[in-house]
Amino acid sequence: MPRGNGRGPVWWHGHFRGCGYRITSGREAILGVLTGADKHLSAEDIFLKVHRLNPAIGLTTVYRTLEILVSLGLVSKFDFGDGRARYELAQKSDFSSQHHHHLICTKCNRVIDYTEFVDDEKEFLRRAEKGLSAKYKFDIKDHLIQFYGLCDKCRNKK
Amino acid sequence: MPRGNGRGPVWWHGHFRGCGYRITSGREAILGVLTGADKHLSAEDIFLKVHRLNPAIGLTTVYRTLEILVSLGLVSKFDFGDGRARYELAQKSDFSSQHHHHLICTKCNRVIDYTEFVDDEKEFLRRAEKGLSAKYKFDIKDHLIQFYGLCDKCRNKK
DNA sequence: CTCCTTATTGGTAATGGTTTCCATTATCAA
DNA sequence: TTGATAATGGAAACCATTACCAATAAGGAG
Ligand SMILES: [Mn+2]
Ligand SMILES: [Mn+2]
Ligand SMILES: [Zn+2]
Ligand SMILES: [Zn+2]
Repeated sequence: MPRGNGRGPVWWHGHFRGCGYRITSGREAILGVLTGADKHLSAEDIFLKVHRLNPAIGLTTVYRTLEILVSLGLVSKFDFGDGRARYELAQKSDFSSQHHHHLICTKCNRVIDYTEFVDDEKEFLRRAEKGLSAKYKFDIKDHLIQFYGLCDKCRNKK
Repeated sequence: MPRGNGRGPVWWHGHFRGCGYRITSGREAILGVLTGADKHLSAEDIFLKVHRLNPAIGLTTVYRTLEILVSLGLVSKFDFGDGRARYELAQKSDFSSQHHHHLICTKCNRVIDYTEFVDDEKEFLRRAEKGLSAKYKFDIKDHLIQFYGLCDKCRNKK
């Protein structure tokens, strides 16, 4: 399976064309930024990074591309409560990342990824999804789990 | 313990005064609407309902009061992804409601409360919170669990 | 009850992230 | 190479939420 890890052909081109989307330099750049990013970028973050590589790309295109990427399941969109959406490459498109959730500091807005307890979580989710699907005839596609509290820095301040 | 279930003295007055907040007719009305509401009201929903009882109360006051109520833990604020915040009386202030989470239909935005699997959840959360607190020195205060998918009506439409 | 401090108020303007609009450009199948 | 049309960027619009401010009202002191 093609990875597109910087060199090599690009893993998402097929995925994109298969849905009737065209490959453009803007989309290349935006996906490149997301691939190279380590953490939770806002649309503006992405725009600024992309702008350094190609100043011709506009903020509108960033929003539009992100919308497509999210709809394809290649990118995940989060709300951490600071008024702007955050994006990160989804597990599906990032073979180096694992399924994870977030710890959110309600004081400084720091976000910590964690991958622990995936087994506990899997078991819990399996049971919950099965039961809820049956009881509410609800077809569960995805889930969101977040913990809120104080990070180590903030808990030690008055 | 005073309930304030329509008649009787009002359960939240002490809670309010204790924090230096004054009791006003606007705040009474807003809490009344929240108490009487069955589901997930937006600020504007609340404003419209309050406006019917007392047209003098402004939208700004609704927002300000909700902010206080959320900070006191009497009201919970949610983001269901439709661009506006939703509010509901918290378990803490609503003795008839149980701890629950939400199923969100990504097609029609319907939101379903569920209280099932609280035991499974409690066990999962207990373990996760304990482990995460230890590993990340993160003091967990709250959690958010939501499931996304298609409700029974939407799953049966092409 | 009356006074006085000051928290609270409502209306309006401002904010800011996200969308919409539309004329122009670029992609890519034929 | 060419043509249909998807994609683009910049500006304007959108819209939930906040900031601002002069006017009001809650409630403790006397
Ligand atoms: Mn993450
Ligand atoms: Mn609910
Ligand atoms: Zn913090
Ligand atoms: Zn639905």
